[in-house]
Amino acid sequence: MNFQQLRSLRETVRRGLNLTSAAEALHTSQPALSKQMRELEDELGVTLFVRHGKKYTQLTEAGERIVAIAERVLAEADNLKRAGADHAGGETGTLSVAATHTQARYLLPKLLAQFRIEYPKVRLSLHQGSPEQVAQMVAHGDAVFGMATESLDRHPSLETFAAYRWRHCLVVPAAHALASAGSVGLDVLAAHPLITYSPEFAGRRRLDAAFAQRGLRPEVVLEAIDSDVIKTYVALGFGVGLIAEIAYDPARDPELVRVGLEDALPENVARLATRRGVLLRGFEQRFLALVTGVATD
Amino acid sequence: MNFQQLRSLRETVRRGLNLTSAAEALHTSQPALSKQMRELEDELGVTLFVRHGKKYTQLTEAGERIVAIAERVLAEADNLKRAGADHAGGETGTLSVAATHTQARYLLPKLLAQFRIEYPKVRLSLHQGSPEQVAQMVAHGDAVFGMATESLDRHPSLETFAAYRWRHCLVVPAAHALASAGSVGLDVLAAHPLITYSPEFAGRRRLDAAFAQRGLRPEVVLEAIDSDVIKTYVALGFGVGLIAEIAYDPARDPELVRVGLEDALPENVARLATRRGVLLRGFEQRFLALVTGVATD
DNA sequence: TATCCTTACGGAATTCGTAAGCATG
DNA sequence: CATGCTTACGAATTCCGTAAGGATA
Repeated sequence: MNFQQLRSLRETVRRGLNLTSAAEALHTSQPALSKQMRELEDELGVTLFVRHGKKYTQLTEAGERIVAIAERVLAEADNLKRAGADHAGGETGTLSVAATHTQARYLLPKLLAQFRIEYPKVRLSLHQGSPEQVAQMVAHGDAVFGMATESLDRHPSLETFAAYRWRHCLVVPAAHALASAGSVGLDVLAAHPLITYSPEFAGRRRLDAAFAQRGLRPEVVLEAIDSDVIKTYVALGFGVGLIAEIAYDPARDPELVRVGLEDALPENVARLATRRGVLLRGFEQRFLALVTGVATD
Repeated sequence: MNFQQLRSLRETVRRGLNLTSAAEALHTSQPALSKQMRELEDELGVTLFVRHGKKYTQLTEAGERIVAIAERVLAEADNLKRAGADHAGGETGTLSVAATHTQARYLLPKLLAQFRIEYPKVRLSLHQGSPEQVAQMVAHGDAVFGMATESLDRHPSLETFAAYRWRHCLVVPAAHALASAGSVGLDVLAAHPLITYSPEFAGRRRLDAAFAQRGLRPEVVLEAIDSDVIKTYVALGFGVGLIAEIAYDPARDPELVRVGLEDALPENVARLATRRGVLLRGFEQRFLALVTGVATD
């Protein structure tokens, strides 16, 4: 048994039991993988895959169990490398963060600026995606940290920390009828075409729930994953926007006006996630402390 | 990085950083180990050992950390094999138990007899040693289960379960002056030469404490690790014996008489231990249930 | 001088990629 | 017949054991 076999097994499972695809991902040949899987089965004395003809159709019960343990072996092996790197070059390396657009664009810059002062030699790697993709990236070890408002705490393999609390805010074009209103209720808002986040993003579900609770069914004319896109279309007059507070800046967004809301929209919590059991290097611990607002020293 | 390197590292540490000794234990050559350690250091980018000249004198700080993780990698790798074996031959394999003499001789027989009825094809491997050795064997993975009254719950890497509670009892030769006494106090007992377990065994510490609490200092003329040895010398008239209740059987020990004690001796708890995180095969879970008296089904 | 780690080198075993075979839908 | 796993085989790599070297107490 060796690590390569376990990596191959893991990748094969991740690729839906497609050896050819897994072989590509691992930069090796497909017959090599085929042999490794067979040898692993021989060594463990267990059939890992249900085969229909020569295709792998699903994992056997034993296979499911083995894969789960193999993941742990590989995770700990990764920790070995991380521990080595931490001692070898204490303050060098790469901080790898996966985040949704809003986090990457509005929250992370000031945190990363601070981080950069403390660790100028650490390179930053920022992966962007949907909350679900962020969760996957962290769970797979493609990123050490994940940041999003959604999805993260639904993954049992992730450990999450509250990063900051935020609410949605209403923005309208400067020339809009609502621009001069001191504040509006949700019922008034529901009468206007709405532009906000896609359902899987940034607390959208809670937003819908808040309207539904009052029996309102706003017309969402445009959904986007990206606060900047939303603001652009709001400015163009497509509708009124509901975006994360942090994404509105009067100075940067002169064509938009923020309007107060009479009914409080539900609070959202952006969370930082790591994979359970992952060993955090020194600078990674510091980043976690920065994001969660906890002092390290 | 491969498993062999990690096994070599673990064994080197266990052997007090003596490569030559570790090489023997692993049935390989010493230069092979030397190379593996150096290559592991190269790959992790870290010095694992403090070297004085060419000898390894201690682990570096990084080394300590790496070794701890390597142990986890190897433990999970072992779980892989165990999971495989469990599915491959569900009710075959080896039940590996380390125990002190008293457990092996008096408690385990009836449990193993029951176990054997349920799993006739499982082979039994019984390792005997001092409580400390039992703990080591389990911690090192040389045995899956450990059973003893002492030591086990002082090891953080072990998980322990109460197996049964017992007290010491007093046995004397049939012709002894105390043989006809209905029961005796500790003060009377302390006036006689005593034969009992060695300090590291079978609740001996609590026994001493019980005497000390009453200001008594009995003369222990013979210490043994083994109830049968104690009984033999008691029968020969060397002194009176304090042994585990379970080790006295009037039918088997006709030359001995059990005498009641007026003062209750402290209760001891024999514990069953497994290494934390170890995957228990089906029959091992059943054994655990048998020993702890919990039903499985 | 005895112990113990390191280096060097030749042979054995493992691993990989290419090419060809074969089963399913 | 397109996709996808298996088998076969030669080449490259890796790994190991023996032998010799060097450092410490």
